[in-house]
Amino acid sequence: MDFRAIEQKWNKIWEETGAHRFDQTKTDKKYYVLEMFSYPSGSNLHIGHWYNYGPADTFARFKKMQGYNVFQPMGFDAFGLPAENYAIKTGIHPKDSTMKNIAVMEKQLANMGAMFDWDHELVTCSPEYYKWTQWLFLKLYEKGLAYEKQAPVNWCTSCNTVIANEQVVNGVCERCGHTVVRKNMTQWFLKITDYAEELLSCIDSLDWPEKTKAMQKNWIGKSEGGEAVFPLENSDEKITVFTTRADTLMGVSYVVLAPEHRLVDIITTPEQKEEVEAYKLAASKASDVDRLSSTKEKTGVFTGAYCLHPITGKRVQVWIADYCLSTYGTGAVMGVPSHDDRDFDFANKYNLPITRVIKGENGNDDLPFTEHGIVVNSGEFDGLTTAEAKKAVLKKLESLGLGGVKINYRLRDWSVSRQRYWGAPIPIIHCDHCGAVPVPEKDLPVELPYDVNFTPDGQSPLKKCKEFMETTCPVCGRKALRDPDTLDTFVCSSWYYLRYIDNKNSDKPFDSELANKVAPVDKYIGGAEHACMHLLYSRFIAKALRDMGYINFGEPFTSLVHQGLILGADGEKMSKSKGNVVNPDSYINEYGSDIFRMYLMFGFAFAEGGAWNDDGIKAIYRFAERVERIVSVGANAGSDDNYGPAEKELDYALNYAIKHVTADLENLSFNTALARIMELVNALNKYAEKNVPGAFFRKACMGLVKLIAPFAPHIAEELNELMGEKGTVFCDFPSVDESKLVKDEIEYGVQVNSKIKTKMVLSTSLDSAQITEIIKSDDKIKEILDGKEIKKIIVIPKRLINIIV
RNA sequence: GCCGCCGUGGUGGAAUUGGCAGACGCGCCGGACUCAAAAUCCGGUGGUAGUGAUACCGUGUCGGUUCGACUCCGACCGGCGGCACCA
Repeated sequence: MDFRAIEQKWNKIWEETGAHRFDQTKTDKKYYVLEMFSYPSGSNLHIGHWYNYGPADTFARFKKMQGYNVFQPMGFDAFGLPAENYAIKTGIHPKDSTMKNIAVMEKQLANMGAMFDWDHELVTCSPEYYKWTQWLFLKLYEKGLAYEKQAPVNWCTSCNTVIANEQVVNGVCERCGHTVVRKNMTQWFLKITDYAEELLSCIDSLDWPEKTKAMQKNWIGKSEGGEAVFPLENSDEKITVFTTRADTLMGVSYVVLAPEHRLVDIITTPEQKEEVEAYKLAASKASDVDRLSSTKEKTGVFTGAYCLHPITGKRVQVWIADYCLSTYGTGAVMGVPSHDDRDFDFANKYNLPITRVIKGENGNDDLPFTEHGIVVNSGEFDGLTTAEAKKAVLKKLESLGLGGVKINYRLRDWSVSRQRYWGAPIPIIHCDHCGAVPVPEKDLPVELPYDVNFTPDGQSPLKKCKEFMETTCPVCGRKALRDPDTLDTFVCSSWYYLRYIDNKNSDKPFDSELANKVAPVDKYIGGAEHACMHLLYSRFIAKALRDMGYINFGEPFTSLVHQGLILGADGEKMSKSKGNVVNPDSYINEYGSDIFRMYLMFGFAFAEGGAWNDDGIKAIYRFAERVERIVSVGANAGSDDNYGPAEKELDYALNYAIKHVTADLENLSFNTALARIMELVNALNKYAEKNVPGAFFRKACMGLVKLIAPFAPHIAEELNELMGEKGTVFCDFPSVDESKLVKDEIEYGVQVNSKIKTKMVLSTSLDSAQITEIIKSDDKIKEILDGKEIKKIIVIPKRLINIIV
C-alpha cells in the first residue's frame, strides 16, 4: 500500500464530504478540543507542531468515534515581534510575510490530515478579528479594568526603544545584546490584580498539570501578613510597611523606603539631600541584572528623617535602599536585623542596632534567626509563639489605628502597551480637552495602516504616521491624536477560543448563547511555556467577560495537557545555530504523515518528549504493513462462523485491546495504546497461522481497523474500504464486552515469605478461604515449604498468594 | 535560596496507584527462507554463578513502615523546569 498516495485520496474525500465540519446545532454532546494556535513563521511545520497537533488530532478523532460532536479549529496568532524584526532586517512588510507564511502553513496543516474545521479558521492580524480584540479592550475600559498610568518599562539603550519583558534575556536586549534600563512611560494596564484571589482559589478545581498550577500559584504569590504604620516625626506623613513577620515588630531598628518611594523627596533633610539624590540616580540607572541580584551587597542611604515606632513610640531612622522594591507591598519595609538575612547584612554594614526578639525553642542563639520561636524583649508580647504574636501584634496595631491584617499578592497588573507596529492599535483617542477617550464601537476597527516606517528610533512607529494619528475627538469634535501604541499579542490570544466558535459574526465578537454551549474548551493541548502568561491571561479575561455577562463560565480551559519537548539528537533544544534541527518533511515524504505521527506517539511519552531518534520509525512502518497484511487476510476470510477455543482466545485479545486503548486514549497515553494494538496484531497473526480465518476473524480485523483509526486516519479509511465497508471509519468506536474478559482460570504467583517461588493456575470462582485451603493441601507447595510451618496465608484475588512461614 | 517534576536493562519506554519489575518496540544473538544479500518469519535476550533444574542480586544512594515498596515516609546525591532582595 502506498501510504502517501492514499493520504491525498482521503484528504480530498474528507474535504468533499465535509467530514470535519462542526455541527453547531448539536451541542448536547459536544467536545471542544483545542491546540494552541501557531505563530506563522517562515519555515515549514517543525517537529514541535507535529508533536502537538498529531497526537491531539488522534485524541479528537477518538472522541468523534465515541459519538461526540467534536469541534477542533485551527488558526494563527499572527501579530508579533518576529515579523516586525524580520521586516526591519529585510524590508519585507510584516503583513506580506505573515500572509505568505500563513498560506504555506495552511497547506501543510491540511496535508497533515488532521480534522481541523477550516470553516472556523481565524487570523488575529485580520481587521475582522482585531476589531473584536479592540472591542474587548473597550469593554474592559468601561468596566474599569483598563487604566493608564506612568510605569517603568524596559528600555533598550541601543535600539532606542521599549521592549517587552519577554524580550529581556538576562538583563540584556535579546535582539542586540545591549543593556536594558528602566524608564518611566505612560502605559495601559489591565487590572488582573482585581482577580488575584479568584485566579488563585479556582486553580485547584482545574484538571491541569500540577506543575502548571503550582507555577501560577507562585506567580500570583499570595502572602498573608499585615501592615504597620510608622508616623513621621515632625510631619503629618506616615510610612506604611507590609510584613509577614508582625511578631518581630518590637525588634525594628530602622525603616527602609524604596528609592522611588513617594515620600523620599518629602522627608529627606537638607543635609542628606545630595547623598540621597545621588543614590536615587544610581538606582534608576542600574540595569535589572545588577539590581535584581540577591547576592549583591546591600547598599542604602540615611534620609536624615525619623519615624516613630507604632507601639513603643521610639524614634526610628528612615533609610532608602534598593533592596526594597517599589513594586511590591507598600514600597517600604521595616528593618528587623535579628530575624531577617537582608536586614542583618544591612544593619551590620551601617552599624544599626540589632535586638533579638525571637528565641529558638532548642537554644539556637545565632543571628540572624529567621525561624519561628518564642517572643522575647517585646514587653506585653513576651512568651507568645510566633503564630500567636503575629495575631496579637496586628490586633494591637488595629486597635491603635496604625495597621492590621493585610494580604499581598506578587501578581502585578498586566502591561499591554507596546511601542510596536505589528499589533492591534489601542482604540483610544487622546484629546487635549477631554483626556483619554475610547473610540466609539461603531468606529471599530481602528485599522492598522499599511504604509508605516517601522525602523526603530525611539518612537512608536505609528506616531510617525500622520494619517493614522490625526483624528477628531469623539466627544468634543476637536482635533485629537490616536494612541500610538499597539496591544500586547497576548491580548489577542486571551479570547481566541471564543471567536473560533462564531468566527464570521460581524455584529459582535461571538454569540453568547452559542459560546456558552460550545465553550469552555474540554481539552486544551499545548506547550508548558505559557503557564504564567497566555494561560493566566485567558483565565482573567474569561472571568472579566463572565462578570460583564458575555459568557456564563469563568474558566476557559477545563482540562489542560502539555506535550513534552522534542529535542535534537544531541539532547539539546533544537536550534538553527546548533545545527540539530530535525525536518519532518523528509520523513513524511518517505513514509507518509500517518507513519510519522504514529512514530511520534509510540516513540515518546507524550507529556515527556525527549531527544530525537529515528531508529523506531522504520519499525512503525513495518507495523503498518503488518496491519495491512492481516487486515487483507480478514477481508478475504470465509463465512465460517465457528466459535471455539481459538476464537474465544482471540475475542479475549480483541476486548483486552479495546478496553485498554480506550482508557489510554482518554489519558492521552498514546504509546501504551499503540502497544496494546500491536499485541492485538500479534494475536491475529498467531490465530491466522493455526486456523482458517472465518467470520469471527473478520470481525476481529474490523475491530483492529477501528482501534487504529485515530492513530493512522488515512490508512484506516483505506483498510475500512478494503474490508468492504461503506462510508467513513470515523464512527462507532468499539466498546468493550467485559464478559469476554472473564477467565475461568487465572495464574497466581505464589510467594513464600514474599519471594516468588512458583505459579499456580486456579479457578476464578474460588474465594480467598478456598484458595487458602487448596494451598495448605497442595503437594507441590508442601514440597517447596519442606516441612516449614505455615503461619499465615495472604491471598490477593486474581494476583498472588503469599505464604508466611 | 524557594517551589514543582524526574532518576527503571545496551536503548525508547511500561507497571490497573502497595501485589509476579522490565508490557510494547528498537538493538543485539541464534535459526528458517536464499547461491548470497535485502525483505519477511520463528526463537532468545536485566546482571552474576552454574552443564543443569536453580540460586543470589537488581528500579540514583542510605535508612524506615509493611506479609509485600519502582510506588508510601525520612535523609542525601544527580538532572530538568519555574521563581528569585516579594519583606
